[in-house]
Amino acid sequence: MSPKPVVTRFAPSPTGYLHIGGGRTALFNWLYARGRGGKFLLRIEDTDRERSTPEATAAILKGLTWLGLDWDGDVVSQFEMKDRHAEVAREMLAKGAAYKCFSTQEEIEAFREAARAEGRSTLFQSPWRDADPSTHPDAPYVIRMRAPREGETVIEDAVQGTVRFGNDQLDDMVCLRSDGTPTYMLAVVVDDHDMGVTHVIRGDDHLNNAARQTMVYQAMGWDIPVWAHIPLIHGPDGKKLSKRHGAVGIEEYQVMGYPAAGMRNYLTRLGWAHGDAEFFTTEQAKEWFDLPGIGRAPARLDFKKLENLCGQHIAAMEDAALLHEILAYLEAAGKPALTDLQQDRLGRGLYCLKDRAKTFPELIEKAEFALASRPLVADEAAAKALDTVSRSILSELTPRLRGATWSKEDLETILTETATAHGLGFGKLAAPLRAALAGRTVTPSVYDMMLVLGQDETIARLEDAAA
RNA sequence: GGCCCGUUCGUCUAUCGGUUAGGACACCAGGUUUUCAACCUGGUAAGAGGGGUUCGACUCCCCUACGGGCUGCCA
Repeated sequence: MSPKPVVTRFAPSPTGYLHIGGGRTALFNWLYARGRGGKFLLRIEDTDRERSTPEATAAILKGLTWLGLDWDGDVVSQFEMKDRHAEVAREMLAKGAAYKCFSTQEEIEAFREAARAEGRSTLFQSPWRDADPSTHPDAPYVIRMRAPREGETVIEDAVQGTVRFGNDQLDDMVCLRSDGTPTYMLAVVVDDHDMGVTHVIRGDDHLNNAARQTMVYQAMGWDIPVWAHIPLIHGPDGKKLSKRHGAVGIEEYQVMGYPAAGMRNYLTRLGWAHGDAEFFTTEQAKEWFDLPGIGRAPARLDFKKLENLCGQHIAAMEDAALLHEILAYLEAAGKPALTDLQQDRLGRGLYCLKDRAKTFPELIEKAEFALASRPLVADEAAAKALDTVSRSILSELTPRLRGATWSKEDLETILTETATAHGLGFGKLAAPLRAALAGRTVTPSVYDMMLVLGQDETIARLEDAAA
């Protein structure tokens, strides 16, 4: 048992939608905390006032909510903590762990130009690092970290292992901008410390940053959290995620009709493994999820596998929860709301629909029989099944159906006898029946449709088709 | 350029010095069938390349190649 309770956080910057990679990072943090009775916090990294928007924040919250990731406490705005950040910067100044740098952007740029030209390191070396305060001009300045120039900074990463950085590779990063606002490098450390974050699980694009941030922890004498830098997700082509493939906002996946449980399962499994476990519940994921199980290589998105898992989750869901999520999907996708009758029929029909669909649109397509109202308009393929001969068989069928008890056994008897009487295989009879009942060729079994529709509606539809 | 990370079937991965390198998705063939989905049986398919270390390397070390990241008063 760990002495400290686990506290993780997800800290997106509100400069765009929450894409699938961010969603997975959030999910990993959530699973880790929730599986250990810890806390999962949410902090919006909005210190970049130029690029941060409230719309992006709203989209992120919406995406997390859809994914089913709940956070503890209020959402923290990093920007609102700016006074605290400045306070820490001044404290570092007082300790000699930081210094005022009066170099202008132009001077820094010139330094880099020259360094590049001479083939030296372009890491900026401020002339103010060791300047006597009495020489300080009355001009804007930034506060820079006084980073050690010798030795190395070592980070122990739960995913990447021990990673060493020569301190000559790390520059004196800016902690406080000349306008007094904090930079990300300072703000993350201060906030993570203040919020009591024990485990930092984030994209490995931050691996290098961890070394810099370690210096701040050390300067302030704070405990360093457990680092876990996870590989990024790539598109199906192995390239960085782009708009073309998968980099859309995570809520787009709801619009595409993937159930959240399937999404969680897939995302958890992407880059993490628990032996041969492929299909599992969120409860199991919470129980099993750990840091050593995370892989070190970037993983590609595979929609086929996503669909496969989603299909399994749809089949495994309770009818009530499934119906609820389907209704939410319809709304998110901008489809018309269902009437009470449609909801009722869909709900009662789920038992025979949910094991034949991988996504909600697919399920809805197969649920046409339950959603449509008379008179049905058969689609092209279905219309072909309703030829003259077939229609006459249907009209011959209805009187028998009127006398049926409407048990599955009874219906089976009637239909197989009818088929046999005409020297037909059951399939030959099922096709026009299916067309009459659903107006489609892709549906649940004809028996199930009859059961869901009930005797009156079934007979009415058959009469419509036979007419 | 410098620094850092990565590389097992098409894809996600298991393996944590000794396995006929396993599973899942996808794919192919056959079976079943009331359309779809599913299901059953079988099959194709992998350790980037080169050096070491070792009785023995996918596993450890080095080099190369190829990907990726960082190198901002962005996060």
